[in-house]
Amino acid sequence: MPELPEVETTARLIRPDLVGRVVTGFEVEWERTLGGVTRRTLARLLRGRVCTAVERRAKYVLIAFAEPEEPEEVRAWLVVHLRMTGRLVHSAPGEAPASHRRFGLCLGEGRGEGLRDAGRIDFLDPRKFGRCVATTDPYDVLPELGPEPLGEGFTTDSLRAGLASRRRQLKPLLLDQSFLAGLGNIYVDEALFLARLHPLTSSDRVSRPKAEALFAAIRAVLTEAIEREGSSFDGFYRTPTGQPGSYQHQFQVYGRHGKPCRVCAAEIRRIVVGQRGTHFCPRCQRRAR
DNA sequence: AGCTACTCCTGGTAGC
DNA sequence: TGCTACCAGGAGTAGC
Repeated sequence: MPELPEVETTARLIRPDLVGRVVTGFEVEWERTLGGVTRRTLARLLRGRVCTAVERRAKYVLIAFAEPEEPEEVRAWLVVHLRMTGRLVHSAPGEAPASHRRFGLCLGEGRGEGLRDAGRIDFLDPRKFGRCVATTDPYDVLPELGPEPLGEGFTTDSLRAGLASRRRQLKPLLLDQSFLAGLGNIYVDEALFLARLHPLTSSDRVSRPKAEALFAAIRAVLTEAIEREGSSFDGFYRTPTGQPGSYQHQFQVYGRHGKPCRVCAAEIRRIVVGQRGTHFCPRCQRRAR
């Protein structure tokens, strides 16, 4: 599932196909992908404008658009959330859309008479949970988001304070995007294993050394996963170039229930916490009493 | 405040 | 082979 590393990889790899290109049109196969924005509004916000940046915030891809004459002033954004099965891919001019295309952004390069077809950015999404929302202000669209786990605003101390100020199970807390933005089911399980913390541990019972271990584990897991361009294991996530990521080969617990722990050989267990499959090693990750 | 359930969706798979 | 039933899962929302 696209989490921070997959979204970061997506943003990085589509950036060269978008920045400097002008929006020439749209193709919409699934209206709800637009998140309530009408085609008319979509056209008013994006058509004729040039993409100036492709960024990531939490699990969102933020695509900035400006007037060609004043590219320094961002006038509109396309806020993309891949949810479970969404992908952004670049298609060459005239290329037929891949299956499950829900939305296509038609692009051009150059100005006036010199405008040439630059293909499309296609949003593919078999399960239709993803959204591409056009807006003048991303803060109208984005929910309350916690700090970026790889940013400067996230520190050992801030994590420790955040854990101590709540009494929530670690698994749902770390999945809560308003607490920390970017982790999903896979990387939470992996980070908790690395920090040797049981997913049901109450956040206010995490010791100082354990909080430090968790901080380091979150950063290590995400950094390594970005380097490996994310995790591909179920046929859904691929990078914009169609390549699978390779972090799935590093999984210690996710999807490994019934198999031996790579550290202690105990059998990895799977439980359900807050409707989420949760994987852990019962020996390495003891629940704090 | 924090929990649980429900909703949105469809490809894949288990069971018959 | 072909059918049905069920499941995964990010996140918004509702109810307790």
